[in-house]
Amino acid sequence: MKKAKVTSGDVARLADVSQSAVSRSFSTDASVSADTRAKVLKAARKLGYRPNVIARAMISGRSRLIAVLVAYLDNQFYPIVIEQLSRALQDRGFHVLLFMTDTGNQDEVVQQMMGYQVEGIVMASAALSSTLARECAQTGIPVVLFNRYVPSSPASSVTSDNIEGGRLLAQFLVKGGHKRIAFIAGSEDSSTNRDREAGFYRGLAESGQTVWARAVGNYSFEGAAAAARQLFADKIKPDAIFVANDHMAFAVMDVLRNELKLRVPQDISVVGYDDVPEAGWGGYNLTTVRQPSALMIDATIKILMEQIQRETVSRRAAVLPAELIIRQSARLPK
Amino acid sequence: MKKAKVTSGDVARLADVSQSAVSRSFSTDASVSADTRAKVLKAARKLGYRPNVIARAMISGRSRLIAVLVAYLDNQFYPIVIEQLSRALQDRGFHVLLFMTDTGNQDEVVQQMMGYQVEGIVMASAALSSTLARECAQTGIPVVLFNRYVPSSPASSVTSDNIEGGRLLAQFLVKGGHKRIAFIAGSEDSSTNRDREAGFYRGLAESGQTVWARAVGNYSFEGAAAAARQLFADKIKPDAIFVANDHMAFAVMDVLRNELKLRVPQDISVVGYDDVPEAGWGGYNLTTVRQPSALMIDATIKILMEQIQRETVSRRAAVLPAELIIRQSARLPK
DNA sequence: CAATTTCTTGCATACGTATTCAAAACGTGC
DNA sequence: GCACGTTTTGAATACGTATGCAAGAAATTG
Repeated sequence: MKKAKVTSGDVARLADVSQSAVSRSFSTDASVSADTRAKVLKAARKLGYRPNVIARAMISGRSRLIAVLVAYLDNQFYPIVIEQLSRALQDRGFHVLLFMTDTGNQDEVVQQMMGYQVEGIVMASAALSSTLARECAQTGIPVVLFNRYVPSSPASSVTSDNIEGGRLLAQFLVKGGHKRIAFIAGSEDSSTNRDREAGFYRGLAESGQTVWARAVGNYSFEGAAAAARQLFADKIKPDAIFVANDHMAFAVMDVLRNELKLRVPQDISVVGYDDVPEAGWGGYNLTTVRQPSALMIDATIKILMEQIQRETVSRRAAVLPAELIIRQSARLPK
Repeated sequence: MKKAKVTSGDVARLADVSQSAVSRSFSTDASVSADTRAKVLKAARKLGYRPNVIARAMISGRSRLIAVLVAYLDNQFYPIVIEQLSRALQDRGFHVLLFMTDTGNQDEVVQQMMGYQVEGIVMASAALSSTLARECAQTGIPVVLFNRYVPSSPASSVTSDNIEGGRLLAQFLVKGGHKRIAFIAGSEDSSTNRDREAGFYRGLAESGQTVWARAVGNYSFEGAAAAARQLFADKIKPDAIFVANDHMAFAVMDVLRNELKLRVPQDISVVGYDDVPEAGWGGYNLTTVRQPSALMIDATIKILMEQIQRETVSRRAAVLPAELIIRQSARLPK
């Protein structure tokens, strides 16, 4: 029943060459004559031979595995990143080993990654602890913090310009004539939230305004809904809200429209951040800031490939431009 | 700079035991005395040792890798499945190796999977070719077709009861008093579309109706929008549409509301299939059929684990119950 | 054609672990 | 204290490939 696994030895025997010749025929930069390679490939095809990546990793230390750590996939930003990242890596002969983590067992998970001898790590979940970052650096495994950063860490990072993005939104809302502008934060300890909030406040300050009210949604759907209710419990209501990401903004819009019976944008403006696909859907038409996911992926790949090839890790930080995407969820400047 | 990798030999030396003892200390069912294991674990902790999964896979043939093949992640159904699947596998010491494919290079991709010595394959993209399925079966690698099936294939499958789901929707629309019920198909060669359509037609037939009109959306957002426009080009318009999945239904609702200025459900009813998170959002409030993703994952895991453990593959087909989720996008029965 | 240089090739070894086998240590009952 | 069964241990080997090395083949040069 079970077909015995076919090895390079089998191919060698059929092609009447040595096992080394087979091995060399399957690596690009090896010294083999054209016709032995042809013989080998022919025999390999006949037997259905494929090099065993595991065995190859064993000897060469190259597993061609990139670990990707993610906390959740319900915010569409991450699935899209994973899809693009995976495609880009596949094109380069690498593959994505996926790890899900709820903050807490992160150390354990990173240990598991090391166990798989991954050649690189992309962290798209809460930033890893500093001890782990150091450990990875020591082992020589490049680490890229995706959409987040830790200034003191030896890990590289790729982000969009969240500060500028926040500023753009503040300017846009001010120009729209809003006077009571509120903010709903994501996770307060995340760099994205810090930067978006800081940029937003700076933008407000440049126009002589300050934030009218503030609540925390922790980047969760329910958290954002609760935050929206809280903001509207006060006597004087805000006339605009910047929600720290699109995923939360949808929840906020639902509460405003369905529970509080407010019209968006006539009664209140809402803006988000990320420009996930749903933001463009008719049900929301969300004005937001686009994170250039394709550029961010490119930067990530570049950092990983470079450090893997040069076998030396060094901290790199890529910050890519953010772009304001104007739709219908916020009043337009007159 | 680069910390040398610590091996079982290093631990053995420190703990003053043999390498075998170290190996045994890290496997559950091995014969080691309690105190040698303690000694070993202590030394391992001190050195920061972790068994090398690659080397382990080399000798034991167990890579603890499950390949997951997906075509795209913009339909939220799949990210959620991947998240749940990955979590469930992690709990069992397995990990997800992700492969993205646009139909076409599938053969190549499956070859890559074999190269990684994966212990199981979950296909959540277009069904694999019959030759590949046979090849996998021969190699003894269990294959689960997720949310799809191929009757003639030796591969196992996990689906929800798409026929019954389609029937439930037909009954619901008929009871709602609709007389001109249309259908927008997904990919016509997919088993999900075939079953949903067949069940839907059967449900209509049971009430003496037939489908009023039909168009094809190919499970894509733009395809669905085009299909909706096509259905409404005719003089007499449908009064209800069953769209073969939620992802397309959102596009259809956008076209109906924003381009055709129709109210949902007052002017026309729309129902979908899957019950992805967005279906419950206020912007759509989509009446749909829920696919029990948790149960489907459970079944997948069960099939995989059983066949991996028994080292024998056999075709299993799990069909899980579908549930009608009534929201506001379709007129209710009087 | 001889003397070099450049390419190819096969042999042997290494990668880090799991596992078989035989020997050693340990318990147990008399 | 002895014979026996049981558990624990270490030495040796195997997994499938890549690669350093030396030898052989081919190509180039004078």
